[in-house]
Amino acid sequence: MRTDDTSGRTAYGSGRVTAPRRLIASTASQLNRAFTIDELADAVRDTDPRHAATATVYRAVAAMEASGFLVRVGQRDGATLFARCGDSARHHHHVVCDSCGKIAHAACPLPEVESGHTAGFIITRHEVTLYGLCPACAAGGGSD
Amino acid sequence: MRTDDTSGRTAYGSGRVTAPRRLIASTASQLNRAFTIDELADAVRDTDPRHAATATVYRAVAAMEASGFLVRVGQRDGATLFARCGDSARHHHHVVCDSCGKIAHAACPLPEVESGHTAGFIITRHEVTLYGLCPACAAGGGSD
DNA sequence: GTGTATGCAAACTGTTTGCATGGAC
DNA sequence: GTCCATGCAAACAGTTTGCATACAC
Repeated sequence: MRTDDTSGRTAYGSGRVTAPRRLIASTASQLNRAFTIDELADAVRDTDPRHAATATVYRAVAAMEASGFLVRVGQRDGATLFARCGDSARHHHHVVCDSCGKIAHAACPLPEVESGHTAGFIITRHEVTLYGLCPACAAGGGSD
Repeated sequence: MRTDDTSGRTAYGSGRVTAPRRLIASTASQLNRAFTIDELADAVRDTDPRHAATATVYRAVAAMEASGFLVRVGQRDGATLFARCGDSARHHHHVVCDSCGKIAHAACPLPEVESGHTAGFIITRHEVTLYGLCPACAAGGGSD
């Protein structure tokens, strides 16, 4: 299936599409799992060592997050985990495989609490992240 | 009500109880809200400027988290938010007031997902944090 | 031609660690 | 007396920013 427009239009919205940005967006899509910025930068340099300084990747990721192309799905060792998520219209969360980084959608478990009340508090936002093992890693013993 | 043993025994479990640690635990309890380590360190130095170097506070907080005296309840500007939570026996989460930092318990909204399955994944752990406004801040317009 | 993205390096922030000293037990 | 906690400062990792140059539009 081909659900990602890696030309850059989808990834960066109204921002400019440059060679490094195209490569970064394409790499992020092809990773097909949750990744840290550092991992993404490594993968990009794997394709083209001349491109994508760390700062550029950070800025590109920020732009892609702003456009909804990427979402942050959790943390790992203090670093933010991002992932490509095509379904930005429907509110949901993500499950991250601790072993291979694969992600899946998870319905929001806060049907009534969402934008509602808890202990008298007015809830304005919430963060839900699930971690575990994907079917493949659960069956295979954890290796990728 | 006096629910906190600030002598240090409860806070540090089997660890040693020193003057700085006692002060740190006592201050953490008295804050009565979510705080970053930096805020806690400031509050401690407010009482005794000679005690509690940053590293000491970090180590004391780590010890108190290990003993269950403190729990991490979220993040703020990249820093970890901690809070005193006396109910470590029952699994639950917390609501943090974005305005004054006050916290309240929140029931875990993952009754079936918890230690269960989602999209074929085996869920091993989850993080849920709610942010909003406490009753006082919601009524008073947001000031503490 | 204008303005934004790049790349490099320095700066920043939250957090951790090494080491010699002091104090809890 | 032994071992852990302290304090200071340096080290560290992730992330952000300043600035001159290159390129998308």
